[in-house]
Amino acid sequence: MQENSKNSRDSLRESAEQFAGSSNASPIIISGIEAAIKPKAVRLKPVANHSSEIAVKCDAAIQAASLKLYKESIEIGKEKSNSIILYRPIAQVVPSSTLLKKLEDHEEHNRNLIDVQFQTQQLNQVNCSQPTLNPHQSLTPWSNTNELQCSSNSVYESEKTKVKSQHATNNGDLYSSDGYKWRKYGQKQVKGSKYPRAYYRCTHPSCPVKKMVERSKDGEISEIVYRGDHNHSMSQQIKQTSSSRLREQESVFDGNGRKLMDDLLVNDSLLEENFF
DNA sequence: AGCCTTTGACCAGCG
DNA sequence: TCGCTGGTCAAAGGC
Repeated sequence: MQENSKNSRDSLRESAEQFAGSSNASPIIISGIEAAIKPKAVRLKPVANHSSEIAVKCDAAIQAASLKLYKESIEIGKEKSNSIILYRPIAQVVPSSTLLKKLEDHEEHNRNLIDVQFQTQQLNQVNCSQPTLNPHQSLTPWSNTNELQCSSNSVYESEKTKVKSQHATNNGDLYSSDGYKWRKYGQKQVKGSKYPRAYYRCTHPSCPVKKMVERSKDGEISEIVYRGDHNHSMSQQIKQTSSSRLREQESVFDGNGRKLMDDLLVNDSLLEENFF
């Protein structure tokens, strides 16, 4: 079990290093806060509203910055940082506002370089950071992160998932936002974490999925980590509950579970597309 | 009776 | 080898 987790981490790390190593992007250092993003999220497309040349230039800068940040995520734990980086190299989500600010700062710096290469008039017409503000474009990992956090507090990875939500309202108990039923099997105060971490496993027989939830004193979830994939549907799980609890669970499920699950499914596809 | 949470103990990995 | 740490187990008690 723990070995599986370790293997997952190792494989992710290998993939990340391979990806980073294959990149020809020159390192770009963003002053101040450093953040980390999964590499696949930096697959960027040219922006329709901009000239293709400008768009490519901007995307290349974003991609290079993303790669730089992701490489640094690999080094997490080896170096000290005063940023809000999550101290795990699996999936790291940084508040979109921070990232947007970073991007703007970076673009400000980059704009000076572009000035040398492009006509000043062109630069006055193009704001490189603008694409990240368009909610309909999945141009950057930051925009995706923003979407994910807005739509749901749960984000899946195939092997292991990490969610960082600063103001989650759904709890991690019996029927959480994902609609599955969980049983708590442990709790521990983890070093480096403000709040105790609770360990849950899916109550469905033979379902290997577990999740870890860190919750603040006021009950708000500060972090959720999913591990594994459900080998059953939610409906199957509902059917398996006892009749006495079924009524209670169905009421919860009918109330918010469906909506939240729909959001989750959207997030699943988003992550598969952008992170892996 | 069945299922849940709580919580201290235990185990394995790692430096 | 040893201590630290994260993850899990399992007994006890509650609903």
